[in-house]
Amino acid sequence: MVADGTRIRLKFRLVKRQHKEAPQSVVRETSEPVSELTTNRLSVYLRCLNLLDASGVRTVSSQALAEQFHLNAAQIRKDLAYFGEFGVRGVGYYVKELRRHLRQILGIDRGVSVVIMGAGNLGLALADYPGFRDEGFEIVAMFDTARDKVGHRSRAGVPIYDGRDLRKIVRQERIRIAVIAVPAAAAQSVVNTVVSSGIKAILNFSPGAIKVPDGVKLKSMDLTVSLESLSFFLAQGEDGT
Amino acid sequence: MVADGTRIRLKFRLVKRQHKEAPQSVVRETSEPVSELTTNRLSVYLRCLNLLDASGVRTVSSQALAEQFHLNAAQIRKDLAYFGEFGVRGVGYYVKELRRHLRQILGIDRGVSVVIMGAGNLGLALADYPGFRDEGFEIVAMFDTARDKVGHRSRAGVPIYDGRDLRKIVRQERIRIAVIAVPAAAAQSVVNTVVSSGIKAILNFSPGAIKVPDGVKLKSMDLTVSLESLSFFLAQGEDGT
DNA sequence: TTTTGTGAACTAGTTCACAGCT
DNA sequence: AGCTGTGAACTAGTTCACAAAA
Repeated sequence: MVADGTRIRLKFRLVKRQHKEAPQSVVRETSEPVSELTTNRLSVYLRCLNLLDASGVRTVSSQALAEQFHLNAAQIRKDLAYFGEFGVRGVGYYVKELRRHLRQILGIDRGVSVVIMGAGNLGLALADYPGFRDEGFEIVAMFDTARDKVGHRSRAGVPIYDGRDLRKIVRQERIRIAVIAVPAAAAQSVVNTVVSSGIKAILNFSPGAIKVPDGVKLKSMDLTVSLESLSFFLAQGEDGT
Repeated sequence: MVADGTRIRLKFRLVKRQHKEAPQSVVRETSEPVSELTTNRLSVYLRCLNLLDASGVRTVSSQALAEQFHLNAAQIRKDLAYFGEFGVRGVGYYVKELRRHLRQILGIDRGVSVVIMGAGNLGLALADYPGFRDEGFEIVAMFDTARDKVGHRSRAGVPIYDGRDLRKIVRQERIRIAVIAVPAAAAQSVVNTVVSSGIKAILNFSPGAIKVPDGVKLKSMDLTVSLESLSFFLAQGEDGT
């Protein structure tokens, strides 16, 4: 299940950065492969920078960042260097500037519209999860098939529509990402509907194998796999290691 | 954040398996490192076997398993071979038997008791998530500090206790795993409490860097990181790739 | 001097390919 | 003949270590 392994070839179209005396940092032309491990870390770095920015820190070296958040300094530098020369030798990185760059690279600088499929416990919880809106995601709508749910809203006000309205809303609201929070049995068919509505990125919370066509990115968070992984750890520790 | 990289050295204490004429498969003595990628896959294999078993399939080859669920046959064999010689050459694996072995390896063959910290939207949703109980996990209790929540139950009946009762319940109910579903700001301090109550495995849903002492396994599911990773994928596809 | 950006070295993880068992 | 278990080959990912920039 989930063989994934998607790789992205980057088209560097980063804007030329202006230094004081405008020595203009290199604009990359090369296509480079970026692994998902790297993009996940970019997201982590962004969270670190948010924290630093909030506490008034202006510049930070890869070393300092690594120590404070338990990362590896060389890896931070390498990850960032894929996307441009954001640092200043002898100084480090300007927090605000790097933060801005990361938001742009991650594509969240202009807001991303999201829908949630399934207005059950999990769907409703995700709809009102405050962390999303904070980072530039907007949960625009939820979809369900249950009559008694359609027409209502989540506590925070996310409206619940009939699944048949998906296509329309996706087009109207320029939805970019769908979150799958339906029972396992319905998951594949809901994913199919989502894909056919034109959505290209899916965050899946249902367990098991989901297939998507090429060009569609599926990311699965399998809660059972996670718990079982922890259970394995405990089972190993048990007999006197 | 989350430098993780925990590795487990296995103590093989697998029972000798009985063949027809009892040629007794090798009992491993070697300590081998097993990565989390491997344990995650074991969990995936288990789910596949559940499906096969439910549809009455008796034996399956690594090849067949790989094709049906989009995995790699050699990897399945290698993953399983870490833990013993479960296959029969010329035949494949006996579904029920392998399923039983995997459940034992993952430590879920006798049920695992779990608590959830935080009875907010997410905590309540996780408490009633049906996938957990199906696989041998029991959500025994939730903990919260809000007066109006303590004393109540989730819809499915999981009781909500005051955070101060954690230690007592962990001991009484032999809790093995804690799930963290509290706001980001409270996460580290709740994790500290959980650790001091003797829990050794934690599934964390709050964003950001959480520290745990050695010997405690922390697994984080960062929802924002996942969405941002999808957003990155979209941002790359955008400009004419 | 400090710190980046990066080739080179290393480590981890995956896949191949085949000897050997049933 | 069919399929496992596994060393060897390969690929991906991380960390080191240092030249070059500020």
